[in-house]
Amino acid sequence: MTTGFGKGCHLHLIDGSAFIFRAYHALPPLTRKSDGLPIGAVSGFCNMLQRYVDGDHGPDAPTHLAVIFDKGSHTFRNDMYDLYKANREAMPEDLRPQIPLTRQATEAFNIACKELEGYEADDIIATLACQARQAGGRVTIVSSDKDLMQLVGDGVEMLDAMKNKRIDREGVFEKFGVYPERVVDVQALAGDSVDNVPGAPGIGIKTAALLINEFGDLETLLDRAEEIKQPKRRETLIEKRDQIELSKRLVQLDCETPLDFTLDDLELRDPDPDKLMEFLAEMEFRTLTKRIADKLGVEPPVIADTPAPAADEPQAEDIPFDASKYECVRDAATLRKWIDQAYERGWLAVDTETTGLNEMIADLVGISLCIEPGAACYVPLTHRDGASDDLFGSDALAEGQMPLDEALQMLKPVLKDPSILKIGQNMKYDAKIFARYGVDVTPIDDTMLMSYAMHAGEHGHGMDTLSERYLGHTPIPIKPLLGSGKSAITFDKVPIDEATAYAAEDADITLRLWKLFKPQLHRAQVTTVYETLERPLVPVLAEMEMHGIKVDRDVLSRMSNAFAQKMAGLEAEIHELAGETFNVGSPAQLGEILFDKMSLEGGKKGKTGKYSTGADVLEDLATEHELPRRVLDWRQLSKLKSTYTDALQTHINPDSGRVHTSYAITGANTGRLASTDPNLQNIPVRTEEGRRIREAFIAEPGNVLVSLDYSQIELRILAHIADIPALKQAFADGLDIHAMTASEMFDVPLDEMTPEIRRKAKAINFGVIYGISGFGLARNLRIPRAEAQGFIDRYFERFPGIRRYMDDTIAFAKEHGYVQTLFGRKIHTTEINAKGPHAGFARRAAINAPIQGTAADVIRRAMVRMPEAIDGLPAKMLLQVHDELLFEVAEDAVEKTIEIARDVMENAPDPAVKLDVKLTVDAGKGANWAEAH
DNA sequence: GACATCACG
DNA sequence: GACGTACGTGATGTCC
Repeated sequence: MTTGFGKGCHLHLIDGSAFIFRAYHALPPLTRKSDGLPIGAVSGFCNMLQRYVDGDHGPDAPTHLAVIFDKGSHTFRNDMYDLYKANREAMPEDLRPQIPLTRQATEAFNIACKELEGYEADDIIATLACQARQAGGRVTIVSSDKDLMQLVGDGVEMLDAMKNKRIDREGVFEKFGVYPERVVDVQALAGDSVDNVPGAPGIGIKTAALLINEFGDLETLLDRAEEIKQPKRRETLIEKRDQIELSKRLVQLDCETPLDFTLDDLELRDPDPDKLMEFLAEMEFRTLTKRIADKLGVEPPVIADTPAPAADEPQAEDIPFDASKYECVRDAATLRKWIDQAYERGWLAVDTETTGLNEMIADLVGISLCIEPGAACYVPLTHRDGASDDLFGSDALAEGQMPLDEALQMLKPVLKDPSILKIGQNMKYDAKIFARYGVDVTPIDDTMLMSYAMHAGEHGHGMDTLSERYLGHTPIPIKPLLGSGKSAITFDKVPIDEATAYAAEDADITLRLWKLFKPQLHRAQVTTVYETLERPLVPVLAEMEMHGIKVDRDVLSRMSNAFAQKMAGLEAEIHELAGETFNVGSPAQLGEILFDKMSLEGGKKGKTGKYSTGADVLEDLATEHELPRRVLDWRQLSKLKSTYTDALQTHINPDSGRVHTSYAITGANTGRLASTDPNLQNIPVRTEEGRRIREAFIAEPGNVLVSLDYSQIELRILAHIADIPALKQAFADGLDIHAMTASEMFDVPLDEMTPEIRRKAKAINFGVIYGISGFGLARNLRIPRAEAQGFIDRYFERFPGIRRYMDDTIAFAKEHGYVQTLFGRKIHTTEINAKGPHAGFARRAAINAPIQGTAADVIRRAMVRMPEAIDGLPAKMLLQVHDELLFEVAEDAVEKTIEIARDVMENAPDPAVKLDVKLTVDAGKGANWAEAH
């Protein structure tokens, strides 16, 4: 007979949710072999439980133990404040089914497993901790959740199991600046963005602690708020009193939750080997089952090594592709039949055929649909009659097509019906085409983006690649249908029967890919990435691209003329200096002139046997000779003219007078966008002459361009990911980060910093992001390699976290074949285990990818939220340049737009990721892009 | 179509 | 000890 919980007893309370989330994020996406059930978090959870129970806790060993879970999402706090935890992101879809399994796991280990409807786990923990304390026992709360810190003291401590660090009263004081009994007061003032506790605006933990320590407690502070000297603070406290008091009630844990068990029920129990083995075997945890069986001295059960059985539906590849089965839809009744099938299923694969690749110009020619593998059709709409070749007949509509308007009127309701999922491959293209005909397409799924979320870095995501790779089928090529070169025709000239075979197949392939990919997203644990970072970007980018940016043709045209004149002058001088005429634009001819004819030093032949005449080579030669300098100047002008001032003019849309770029969502492996036709992400800015091209990018009368860009976002992310305290502090203090690095590296006080020393530090900071090498840094800084290596060694010495980050990242990549961003984006590193020079590239790319990719994720999140945030304002988001967003805004709404857009950008990681470093955004405005930037 | 070059973050 | 090396893109012109 037990004597009951009391003195000498030690209750350990594990925060179940914390264990689950840590397990989920720490482990690769494991699935149960027999049926593909996601199981990674359960596996991690079991390992953590087992390690905890078996761990050596010394004098803190538990006599009583329980794992406490949350139950349901609605608690009594929601009744007080309906926005409580309202901005929490939905649970990842592959985690949801694992939650009940973690309860089962806890019970299988014979550990008490407790939860209570309407209460958070924290309240149960609070109640138990109070009871245990009153009974004279000790308590260890296994969690690092700061909301629980109010419970610490008088025999209650917290344990951060990850860091194996115990937190006592002093630990709480370190975190909050007050002792546990005043923690809720500080929290009430500071609020909590994660849980959406409002608090007092503008007051953080530091200020809150200061105030509480001055006045003793929250009530006194609020009663005597008039005495506060700072006017803003004083007013906030007086005006927001209700909100602050509500916040206190929200963070105050309930010590009197109605529990239907007692402390004695939590007494530590040995597991029942049979039950535990049964559970572990059912989960198919081979290693863990064996390890625990050994420990318990029992025979491990046999876990069958069966592959996943075939899905109940026939596999996509079981149904052969057969073009003769595709239907050509020529009348409303037939189209209706297909639409009805979409309503039966709830989905519809869609593909458009048009007269060209430019969505702003191309006209709709036909639409293909697919419902199930093999069941696809093509609706020809504006095919031209190629049969009669006379001058007038060739433009006539071909026979046997539905009127375009009629077909669109029938399809319009389906395409915008929220209950019908529209499936496409590169849906941004089709959505833009449809938008020009007044048809919205939503909601969507996109197989290209699904592939990107799962396989970035492994292969491309075009339909041909995906079809061959995942369906084992080579699609009908478009080339023979359209021809090439001068005799190429547009799709409207393709005979309808051939068009049907081609177009319907595309929809068929898309649907088959979707059926294959959809369940795989969960298994690869990229559902959240796909649903928050890829798919929602489609309408946002489509909108930006269709809106375009106004470009002043005359400005460009005048610059082109000026450049042509200058180039002609330079060309004459170059020929004069060379003693002969040659094509200055030919690196091969220039190389021969420089290194053979003039016999200059430093001629190095590349792998194609030609001299290298890159800017760095010419720059070196320019100190001694005139010709290379002239060539450099000529090249700069040539570049500006051909790529920018000439080419941009051809991209001005005659209807809109604006330039409409196209963003490739899957263009860069890291998550960055890529801009094409034209590329508006590389408009010159670094030289004065080039920057003037930005003067041609203008706003409509009455509007201005507004540019907002993240300041040093990659270095901030590096500071967070690699956990570099000095770097974090420097950002927190708002220091010049390169100067600070220089000061740290070269022992130069900040007030004695020279531009030259700072420049070196800047190069090193960037080098780190790029996966630094002594050689690369030496070349960049034009210093001896040994010296560069010395810098790097010193950098690692001063910031040891960097080395650790690099080593850990490479090790992770080698083990898993990919690296991840903070938001879960995976970037595959296929060459990481290769031999030879490939490996070096792969390693540097692996180091860079999480940093560049996280920054890309951040701005993607900002972009996705932006339209709603600026809704109602006379402001449009026009362009994205990696860390910059450019807006066109009515003059009188500039300040408001900046305020809102900056807020969205700076808080873009919330609530998914809490960065240790604040993100800051610089803003500019002006009549043109040169002024705004 | 490959290659070299150079524009951007 | 030698090998090659900063990360991520797109557009243009030359030359085969």
